[in-house]
Amino acid sequence: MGRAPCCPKVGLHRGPWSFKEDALLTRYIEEHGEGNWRNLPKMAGLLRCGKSCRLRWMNYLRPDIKRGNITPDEDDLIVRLHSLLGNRWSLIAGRLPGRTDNEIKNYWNSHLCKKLKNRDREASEAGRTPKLSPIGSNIPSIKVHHPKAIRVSPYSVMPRTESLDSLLCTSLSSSNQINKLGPSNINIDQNAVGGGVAGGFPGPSHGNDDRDGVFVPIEDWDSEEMKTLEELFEEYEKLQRPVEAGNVHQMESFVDSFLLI
DNA sequence: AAGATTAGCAACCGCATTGCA
DNA sequence: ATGCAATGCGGTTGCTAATCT
Repeated sequence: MGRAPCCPKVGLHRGPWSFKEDALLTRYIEEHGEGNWRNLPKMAGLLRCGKSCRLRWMNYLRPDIKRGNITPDEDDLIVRLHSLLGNRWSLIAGRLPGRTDNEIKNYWNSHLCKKLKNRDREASEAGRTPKLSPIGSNIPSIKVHHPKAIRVSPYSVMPRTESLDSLLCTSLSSSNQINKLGPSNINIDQNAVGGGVAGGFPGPSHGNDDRDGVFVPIEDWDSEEMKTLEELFEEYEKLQRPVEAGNVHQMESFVDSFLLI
């Protein structure tokens, strides 16, 4: 016996959304807000599965969404975050305002993956080991890890710091989590996070696989790993500030840091 | 010009997690 | 404490357009 489907699919539309369906969904959500996805299609007059409505709204119709034209900076950040976080697309997307996990995942699979493979290949042909080591920082060459996908709360996986807070605000601003928690309530109990389901993080260098329920509590994180992540966010934050004359070189170094050393 | 192949991306699916009764 | 519905996530599929042969 398999799991029951999220809804009876009989008689429901599938495949690409029409302009009319988009309009119906947008209008309904503008009037009634997000949520109650299961009943939403019925209420909005849509012959779609609730899940499908949610996906459409989250990935394409939401007003705060940027689409296409991923900038070199965003591109760089995706590569760096991916090497630190693995395939945690929603976490990565949370650091890129206006971008969705689906877009980043697709972008990674179609562009970046290929780009990095080519780089690896070129490097091995040249007899060198590829490294992702930002110039001007002491970040060691980054280990790529591919943990099994797990659901993590963005506000519970990393210790709180000032720069992290600002990033959290960005990542939560478009979700209803911010409403539930309130920005001032986002606080992490360093002593408590280790025991909860999402309170730890499959450690990058600890044979990560959550199937045994083995999580590495944050307090057990390698301090270098923690520092690396923090430094990366700070570095990106700096780059997000208006590029002043003197900043141009910094920006170039950031980009250059992806070139093989 | 036509068929084959590849690239890009929207959408679907199954499972995990959360929240509530 | 438990069960269930709702929601969120990442992996995968499948369609379309672009490019190649």
